[in-house]
Amino acid sequence: MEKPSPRRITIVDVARHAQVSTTAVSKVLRNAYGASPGMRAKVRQSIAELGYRPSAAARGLRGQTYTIGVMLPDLRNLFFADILDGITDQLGGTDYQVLLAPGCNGEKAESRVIEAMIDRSMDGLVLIAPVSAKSRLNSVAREVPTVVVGRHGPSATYDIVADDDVAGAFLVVDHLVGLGHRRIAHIEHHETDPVRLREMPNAQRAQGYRDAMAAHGLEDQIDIASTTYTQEGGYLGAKELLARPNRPTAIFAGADVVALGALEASAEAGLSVPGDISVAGYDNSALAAFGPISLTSVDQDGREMGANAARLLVERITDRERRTAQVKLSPTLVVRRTTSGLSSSEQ
Amino acid sequence: MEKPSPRRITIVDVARHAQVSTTAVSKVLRNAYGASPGMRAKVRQSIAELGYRPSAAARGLRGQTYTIGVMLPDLRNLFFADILDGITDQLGGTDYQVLLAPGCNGEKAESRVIEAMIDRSMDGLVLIAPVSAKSRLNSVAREVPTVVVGRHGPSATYDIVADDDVAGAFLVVDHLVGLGHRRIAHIEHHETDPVRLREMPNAQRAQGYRDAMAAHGLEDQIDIASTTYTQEGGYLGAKELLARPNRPTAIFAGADVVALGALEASAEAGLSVPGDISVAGYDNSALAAFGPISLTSVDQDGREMGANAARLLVERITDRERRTAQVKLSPTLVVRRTTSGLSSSEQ
DNA sequence: TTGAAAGCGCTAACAG
DNA sequence: CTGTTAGCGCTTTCAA
Repeated sequence: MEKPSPRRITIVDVARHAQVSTTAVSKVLRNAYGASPGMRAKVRQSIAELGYRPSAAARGLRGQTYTIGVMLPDLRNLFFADILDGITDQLGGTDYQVLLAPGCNGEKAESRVIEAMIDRSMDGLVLIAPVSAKSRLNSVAREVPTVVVGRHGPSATYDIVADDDVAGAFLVVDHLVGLGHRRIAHIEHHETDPVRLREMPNAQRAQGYRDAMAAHGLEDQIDIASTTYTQEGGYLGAKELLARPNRPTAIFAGADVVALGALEASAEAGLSVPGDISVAGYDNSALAAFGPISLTSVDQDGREMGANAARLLVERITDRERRTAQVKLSPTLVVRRTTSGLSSSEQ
Repeated sequence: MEKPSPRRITIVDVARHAQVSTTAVSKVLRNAYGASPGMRAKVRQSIAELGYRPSAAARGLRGQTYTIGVMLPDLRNLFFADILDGITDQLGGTDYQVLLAPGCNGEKAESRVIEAMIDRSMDGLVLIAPVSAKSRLNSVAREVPTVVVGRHGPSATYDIVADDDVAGAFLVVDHLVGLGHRRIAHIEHHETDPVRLREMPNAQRAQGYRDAMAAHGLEDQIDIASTTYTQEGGYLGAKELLARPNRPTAIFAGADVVALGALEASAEAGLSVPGDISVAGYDNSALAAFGPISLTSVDQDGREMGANAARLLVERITDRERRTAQVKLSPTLVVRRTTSGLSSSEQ
């Protein structure tokens, strides 16, 4: 049985061991200016020998904590895992450690979580699809470097990385029209707040859907079920759409989980996919790619979004005065087996 | 445009505003003994008026950070989301904040992440299905209160919450035997390390499978494909099993993702599920419940596991001398549409 | 280039 | 019950 280490190694231990000042050790730790190569080597040697690791809590009191906080609204949405991979990849070589704040549904929980991250002196924040009021986001960003992912802007205080959701919606509608569909319906996440209506991805997708339909001269075919971005929302939305007198031949769901619900509702209604009805999703999550489901979906390249977010965040931590950037990524369409042309009886 | 707050409110500001000492404020903050009701009220009032929030970094230097770190190996495994829900639920009323350390595959990444959490002075750690050497886990637990979830023990330094994987395997085998199956195969996650062979859930499930088969007098039917707990592992494992001369009529996959791979392989082989072959998984993840898949699976009640882990952790933070506990939860079987009796041609 | 010394915001002894 | 004081481990002036 090993003896429990009675006390952690501190910078003082290292300084004594290397026979230098704690200042010197601190400089080496931060790769700061003002330490000779010889001293650097000595200090590094001692650090390795003693197995010293700096205390982030103590560092945070004066300088940085080398911690990046990521808030994500829903652990069950696999798309967010891609974003996270992008972030951790990008931060791989650096001293930054990523910590996640889990499951914050609603503005209140979101605020609590953001505060918790600020209280823990995190050096920077990545907020994924936040729902908070814009003024709130701005005041957060004024306090700590922040990048917002998946919510459109612009903002003068935080950087933004988002998918071009309007373009994504066009991809789907174009694809379906190309297959001969005209009665193309959409399931959206219900939204009333005017700012969110402009900034949230779900609203942009719905707008893109409307614009795309209009661009094809199909404004009279526009048909929207307004529910939520959940599997149940998709189920209920599709049920509603399928019950209408002029039943759609294709459904564009605003998210993959929504599409799954729509698939369930279709099966329940005795409709075969894609023979009787085509279904497309958004996010190209692992679920969409899964063989037996094989859902046509819009790919957002979450990895790339995450990598961009991390890059921007580190830049802003380095230079808080830099002007904010808005990165908009182009989505692509991944056609799989849930969309096809109309069977003759439907035409 | 609001003015950016030039400096954060500190305990000193609160003390001055309430006309008391910082000690008093600190006591109120921690609900510590030695403050009159009148003083408590005054301080609370000032805290609210000034919008004061304590700095976790500073607190950590002397006392607690009120932060619980959760390490989970794979964000894409939805079962872990349930565990997390259980943890956050249990910690809901307390001052503790949960932070996650993401995606650590392999012993090295795991060590790095654990160190990062310790360096950030977290008050306690929940390690979910860690793969590190036992000595490593013990030395971590000696440094900071730790609960290990999903890996069997026992240990004298950390608490354990685990599912009774042997019982779970029995549930599956009993169910399949009850349906008339005899040639029941298993897909396991390959494991060689002797300690892990005893402690990891995957190994326990494989052992449970063997024991259950023997209990039914079917030891000569034992048939195991040794791959990994991934969808691809399931696909390859099932392919291997289905290619054998004496093809199984049922496959017990060690995890839901593995079962999905097995479903793909079965479809590819032209076998209908459950007509030609039954498939059962483990974890009862959201995927299993999803209508079109509807996988028979063992339910571990991740929420309950998480809640137990959080409870034990807080207990241990409060009393580090308490003897360690091992909580073993009984799984249940959720029968869905991927398992059924043999068709007459197979009997 | 180097190091002494003064905090960062909080908690915990200890005195009153 | 209340306040004074000495740090926690690190960074950062500022002199040498």
